[in-house]
Amino acid sequence: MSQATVISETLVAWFAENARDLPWRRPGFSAWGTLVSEFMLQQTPVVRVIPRLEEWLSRWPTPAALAAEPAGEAVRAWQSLGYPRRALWLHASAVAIVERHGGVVPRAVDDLLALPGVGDYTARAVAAFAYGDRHPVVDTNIRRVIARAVAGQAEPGPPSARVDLVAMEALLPHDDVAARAFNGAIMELGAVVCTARAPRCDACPIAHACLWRTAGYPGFEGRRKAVQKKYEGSDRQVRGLVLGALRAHDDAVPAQAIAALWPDVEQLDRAVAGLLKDGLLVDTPAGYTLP
DNA sequence: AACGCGGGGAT
DNA sequence: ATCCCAGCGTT
Repeated sequence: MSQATVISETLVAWFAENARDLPWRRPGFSAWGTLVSEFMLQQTPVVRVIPRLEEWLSRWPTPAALAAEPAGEAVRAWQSLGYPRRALWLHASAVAIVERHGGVVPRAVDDLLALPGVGDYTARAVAAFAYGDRHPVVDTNIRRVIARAVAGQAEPGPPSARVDLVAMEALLPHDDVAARAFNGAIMELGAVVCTARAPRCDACPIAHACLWRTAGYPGFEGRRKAVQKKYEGSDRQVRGLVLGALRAHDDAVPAQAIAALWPDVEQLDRAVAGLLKDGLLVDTPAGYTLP
């Protein structure tokens, strides 16, 4: 058997026994639910997403239900999941789904990619997980597992849709059902076992096939990612402060109240201007409101 | 290719 | 204090 076959067959069998019980894996979970969950999971950890997802789907069980409300309600319901532009994009996607797809989440990757906030990962995740179609899905977990098990390196190289999709395609079983399971299985391995910080290689079902292990777990050679800027005192924090004030009030917040949120006037102005440009904030005579 | 964009939990 | 998280759009 090829290494690819060993990996796919072993992980699918492992996943059948070890998959976490997550909302989007419940039988009968809707394609809309999958789309919402994938939006929320873009850079936000699973444990923080679950409660917001349940609330969201109970309030807006269909794209049409969300599309019928102002975008600001989506931003409000997003609470502190982070990157609130995603709430705006999800609302805009709901509108587009109603207008262009009769209220049904599209199945074709190209149609999904045309939705705002849907990129290479989310489009294929929805097509694969919601509709069971055979597509290579590549997220940060999968990139890491492939880097280690297949490339024998501690960390993946810089993201490249072209390179990453080809690498995943080479592992993906040809059968639709097996391919869907494998997408979930390898992602789960990266999330639970082959983690970024302290991989649990002793508990890894494919340790015997892992080239990183064979190579003696060499350290990372490539270019390090740029160090992330500090959040405290950042423009991001100020944006979050302003948006939090808007979320806490049903009606308009006067500019004066916004001004009291942050001492650095220049930085606050920059934050407000950015929020206005992003459409997360609207300037009205009574003050600022959500869209 | 690199950057901006949130916020919280783990180490 | 730093890293990481089921990424995306813009430059």
